Amino acid sequence: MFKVEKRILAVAMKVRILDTDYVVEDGEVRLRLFCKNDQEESILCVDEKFLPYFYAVPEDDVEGLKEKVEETNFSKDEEDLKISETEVKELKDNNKVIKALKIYTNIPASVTKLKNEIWDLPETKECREFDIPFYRRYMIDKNLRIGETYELKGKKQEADDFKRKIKLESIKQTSSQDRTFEWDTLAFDIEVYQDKIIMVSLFSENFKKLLTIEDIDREYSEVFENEKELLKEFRKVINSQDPDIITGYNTDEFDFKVLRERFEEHKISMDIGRNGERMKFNRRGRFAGARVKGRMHLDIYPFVTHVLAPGLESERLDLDSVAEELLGKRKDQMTWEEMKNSWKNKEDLEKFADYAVKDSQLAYELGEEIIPQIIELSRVTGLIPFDACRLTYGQLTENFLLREAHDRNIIAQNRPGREERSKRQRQTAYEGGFVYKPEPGLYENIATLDFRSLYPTVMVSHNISPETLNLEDCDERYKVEKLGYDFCQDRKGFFPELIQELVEDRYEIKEKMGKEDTEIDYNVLNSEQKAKKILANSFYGYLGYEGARWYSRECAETTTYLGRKYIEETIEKAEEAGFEVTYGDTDSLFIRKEGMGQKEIENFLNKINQDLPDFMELEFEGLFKRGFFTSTDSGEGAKKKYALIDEEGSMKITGFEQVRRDWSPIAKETQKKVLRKVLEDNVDDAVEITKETIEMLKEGEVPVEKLKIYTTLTKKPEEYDSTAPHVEAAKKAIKKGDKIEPETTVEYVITRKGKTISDKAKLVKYAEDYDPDYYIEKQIIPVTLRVLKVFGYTEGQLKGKGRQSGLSRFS
DNA sequence: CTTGACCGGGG
DNA sequence: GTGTACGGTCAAG
Repeated sequence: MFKVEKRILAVAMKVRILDTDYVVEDGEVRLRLFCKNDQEESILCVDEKFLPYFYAVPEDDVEGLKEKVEETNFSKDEEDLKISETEVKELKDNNKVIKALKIYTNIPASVTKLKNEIWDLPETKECREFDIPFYRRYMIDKNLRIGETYELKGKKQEADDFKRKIKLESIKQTSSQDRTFEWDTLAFDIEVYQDKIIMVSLFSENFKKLLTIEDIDREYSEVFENEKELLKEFRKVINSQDPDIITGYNTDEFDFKVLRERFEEHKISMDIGRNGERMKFNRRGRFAGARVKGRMHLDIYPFVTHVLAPGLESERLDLDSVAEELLGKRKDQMTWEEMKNSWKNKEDLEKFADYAVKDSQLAYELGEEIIPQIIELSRVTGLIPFDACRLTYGQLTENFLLREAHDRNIIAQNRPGREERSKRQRQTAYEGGFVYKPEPGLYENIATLDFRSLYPTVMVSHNISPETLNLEDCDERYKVEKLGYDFCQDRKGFFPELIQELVEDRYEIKEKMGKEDTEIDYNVLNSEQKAKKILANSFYGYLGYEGARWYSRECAETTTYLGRKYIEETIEKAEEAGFEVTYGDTDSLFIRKEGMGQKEIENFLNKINQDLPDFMELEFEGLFKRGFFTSTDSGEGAKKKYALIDEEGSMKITGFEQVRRDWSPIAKETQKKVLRKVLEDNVDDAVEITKETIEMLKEGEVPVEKLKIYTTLTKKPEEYDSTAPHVEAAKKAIKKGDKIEPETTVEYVITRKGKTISDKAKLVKYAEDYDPDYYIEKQIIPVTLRVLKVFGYTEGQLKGKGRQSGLSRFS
């Protein structure tokens, strides 16, 4: 006989998590996991059993503290602070084992208050781990990660906020991990005119739409009566498309901010969360992240600035530049002026619409490249992707450390207060990397070598870690005489252990990548190895970062000291082997020799690597046909400013002005052309190009686009204390009746009229002429002379052929 | 040389 | 939100 139950309550399923948060209901905390099951259904899973806690470290007697805490009734502002439970724990603290009292309370908000009360007790030495956000605490303690699959058991609950809701009983990782699944991703972008939203473009794998309020002849465009109707449709699209990931470029600081304003203005609520919740901003210091519950809103821009920027060539981090570098694709070229005119005059709206759609498409494609990296970084650090894409290097590292510390039964250090931070900041800087000063000039046939992950490998090789430093009790020490520090070698330190694991994992992954043939696996693995590289490289910086819990100036100082030692020794050995060293910086050196070939370089590398500690390695980076090194004003070799060219003619330029936005295009272009000519061993042509450019400037033949310099005004022009060209240019435009709001990018030109540079600065549209002298003296001469003075050229020679100055008017 | 103001991305 | 967290450049002092 079958026994049929009316309702089956118990459920078990395989899920992946995509977002977590908590709510407080009836004075009790409920941790929520937003999941998807293997049927791609959204599930809300609620854990009512996990309690917030922190630690109190006793002055001496932990049992005494326990008794005191248990018998006291704590309260703050007439609010009872409940202690749910206490427990004595043995934990590793630095190189010791201590006893600490683990104190549980009922709701997260009580932790801060209770911590203050308990820290005030005479029996308490200090409190620890009281500032870890509750959802992160949960993820750490339960060892949960986004991007992995879990087996969960629980009971089905009826709920009006979520279709499938489960009261959690247990959750554990599934024995086999499936990492080939994809998240539904939707990119969007808004266009604004006079503070109102005129277009919203949305793009995903199988969806492409432009919501707008003008009739535009495009099949993907849909027209609405007004902004309010458009916004309602935006909300509808998000909810019907129901994406796991919402992405875009600078959506925290722009799109979602504007959207919130406009939704408020029309008194409609932006409920686009999976449980019907509204979009809310999570403030974190200087920035606010737009949080959409149950989905991952991943803004690409902060991740680019915090994590990817150091590895990018481009100095500018706008969508156009980043997409060009990472995807080889650019935005449609349309200026802000053109967009405004198009909308104002209702001309070429199709072009504007195409531009808008292309923007969200580009954000989507950039997301395809970057989001896997964010997800993997989230998986490795154990943070939710929402955090992983917004936190800085130091914070990412710290969250990784918190999790790894927890796994090793290590109690976390406290974050430094204001006082401590500024004290750390005031300490005199320690010496950084070694830079070998080049002899200015042009060189043929240069090989570049570098130490693979110099600082991480130095830390592993010498067991550099805060808890191995200057121990009283230690058998074998690595002594750094010069600095007066020693590092215990008896057992592996916390930091070296983590670095070694990450580096070795990376090798393994890279090996696997060579074997795997499905594209998805390759991409996941590639993202994972990138994430591990990012982390492994972050520890040195972290140890010297004043906001770090595990701050250790001594460790950071020793790491750079040993880095210098190794590079200097290598330079010496290169010279002994008959190479000429032309340049070196921190972890790299440039060497050359008459008739030098691949083989000879390899032999040298092998010799060096034999003498290096196990974990360290000097690698071949590239062979260049020529290299150019410039000089400082005093004629000595300049550090960190050089250009290389390879056999194929591709240039690698470091440190020169040509990448920076505050130089006019004409100056940047000319410098690049001059560098190329020099690297082609054609200094005469380089000089000729300079002279020609100067002539063109004098004759007024240079178009305004090549002369404009741009900067963004972040406040109203009159609110600035200091004078700066872009501010003055804006002020003049206001006098002419222009309305210039904060946040506008001003494009200005230096004109003839006026005394100072600021006097002369005018907005492009009001500039009737330009000051050839300024562009020659302050732009062209400095950037070209930076290169050509090495060959004995002077300012006078470059200005040469003194012809009469023309009118320099824009025709 | 040190200090303080300013900017970034988006339209 | 178990909050209140950047980093680099440039002109002025």
